[in-house]
Amino acid sequence: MENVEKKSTNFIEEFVEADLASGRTEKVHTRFPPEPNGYLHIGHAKALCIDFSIARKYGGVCNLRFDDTNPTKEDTEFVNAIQEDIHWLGYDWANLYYASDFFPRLFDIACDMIKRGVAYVDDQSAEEMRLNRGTLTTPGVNSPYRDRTPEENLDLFIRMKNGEFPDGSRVLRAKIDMAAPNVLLRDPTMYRILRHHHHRTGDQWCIYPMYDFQHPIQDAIEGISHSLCSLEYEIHRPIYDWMVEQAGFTAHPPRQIEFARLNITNTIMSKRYLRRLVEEGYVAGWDDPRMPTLVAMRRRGYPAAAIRDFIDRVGVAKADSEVEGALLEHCVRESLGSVAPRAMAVLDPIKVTFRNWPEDKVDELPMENHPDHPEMGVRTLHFGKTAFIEREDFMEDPPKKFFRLAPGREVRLKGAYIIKCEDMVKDENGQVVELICSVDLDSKSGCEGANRKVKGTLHWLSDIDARPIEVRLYDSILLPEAEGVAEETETDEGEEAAPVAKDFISRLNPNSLKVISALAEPVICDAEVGTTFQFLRMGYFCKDPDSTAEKPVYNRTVSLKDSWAKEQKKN
RNA sequence: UGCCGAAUGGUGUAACGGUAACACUAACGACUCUGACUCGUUCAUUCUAGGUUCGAAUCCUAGUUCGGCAGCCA
Repeated sequence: MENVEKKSTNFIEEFVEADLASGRTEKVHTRFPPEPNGYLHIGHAKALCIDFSIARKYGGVCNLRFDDTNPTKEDTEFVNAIQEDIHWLGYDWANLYYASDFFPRLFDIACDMIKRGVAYVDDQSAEEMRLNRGTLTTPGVNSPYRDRTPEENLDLFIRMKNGEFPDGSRVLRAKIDMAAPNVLLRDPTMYRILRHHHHRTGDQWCIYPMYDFQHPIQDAIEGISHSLCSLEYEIHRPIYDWMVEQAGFTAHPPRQIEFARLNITNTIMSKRYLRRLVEEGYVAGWDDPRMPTLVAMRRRGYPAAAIRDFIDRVGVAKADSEVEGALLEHCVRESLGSVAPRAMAVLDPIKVTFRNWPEDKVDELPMENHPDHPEMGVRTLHFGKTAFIEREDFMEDPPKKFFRLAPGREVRLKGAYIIKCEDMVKDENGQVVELICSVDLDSKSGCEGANRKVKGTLHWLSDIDARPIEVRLYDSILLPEAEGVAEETETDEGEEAAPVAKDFISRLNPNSLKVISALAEPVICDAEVGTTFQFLRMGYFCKDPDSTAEKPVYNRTVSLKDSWAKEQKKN
């Protein structure tokens, strides 16, 4: 059998295959339906990848549709950003639609439903409606306006549309069942009166359709075969099916399938919370590299392929779950590992002087750009009388398994020579400020004498090549739950729970951003914005748009795995 | 106390009645001019209790636990 799928089919694909087999579905047609009221985050990426990949897998297509039915929250800024993010992730839509394009059609369908007696205009206030809806355990009661004639309803609805009534004074409701055990079925609202400038239709409309009416019907209009969404819409499915049927789309009705949304440890994806981080200045903006938004991840240097791979590995299921952030980091490292050129930067430099190196002698050393890809070529670095190494690569009094530099010990400087620490210079506080080393002149990389083994190899930079850069080191923006402030205290029954975001603010990691001055070699400084390097032994770093010619800025995309650091933590 | 869902290792998914697989994490070891990469090894009787069956993670029954639902948000 050719074309054997490596991954097993998930439960959504099983539905799709069954629908294809039964003839319910002729052609697979999905849609990604964001509301343009914020930036896309990694959670959206899951939905998006599923929508597009299912369509692709079964030879169908996927639409992008903006569910812009609530003008109070939406903006063109988000419409544009969302399109950019989707393209960046590597997807393209078959059709671009806006719910607002369909307002006239939706209105007509609502009128039809009124005429057929399955929708009515309700004059109750929001408060009255709430009261009459009943509770989770008690049935609701019918609205006094529920039995208006279709003629009266139609007249009222048209007048609603024409702006004869004030905001909130009336709604159009579906006539389903006020005693339904599923409270959402107790005559859901289809239209509300709302005077607010819409980013696309301007002030043309003063009534706007609700999700429960608009979404299923628009799916049907677009010819969507499978409407994939997250678990919280599960209880809406009866309404979904009801609407599709009442609107007369009975030939090949779309099927709504729900899956669990993505959760990642120490990562909050709620828009309310993200907006708070931005608006209250906890981060620099939606694209602050600490944010879980796609713009932020892009800026931080996460490759789109890594995100796609991550989503793929996370899988699809109906059970709520929380994925470890380590998996995302693994995907990022894996995708960067074979393609990112290597270069050297010293983040916390300490000066090294080579005692036996001739004052004016400068060696030109070829340095490989990638150990596994010789075709990526070499660049030249210089080796002279003084250099810098990482401060943490030297210890005056090293513990047992430390095989870096220490008094009397030898290490290799990557691509250069083996050096030995002979002495050190301290300041008045006893801090080591300079190391005096000797160079084994026969140990130059590639030479005969280079064959002897030393335990450690360090990255380094000669004072000739070292140039200043700014480096931004990121850590999780949220502390692990255990380290955060205690859970909210128990409140008496009936009290409102504290707003979600409040608790998360107390878990903010004060050290999520560390800005440091570092030294880097010229290729790093001269690279274009967006270029990613592996700073040898330090991690992957991506050049930030904040860079200037004088001051390159690099974001640490992700660190390298570090078994030495782990070793130390144990002690 | 209503309705709708979901429960498989530390984490996420798989196994579609035939004896628990893959990935991440972790631990240990090998290799290494990146303590990276790579390569080995190790880590679960599938929420509980009954039942059906030659055989159950899969089917049935009863529990338990967790999540969602009472916007004129999506």
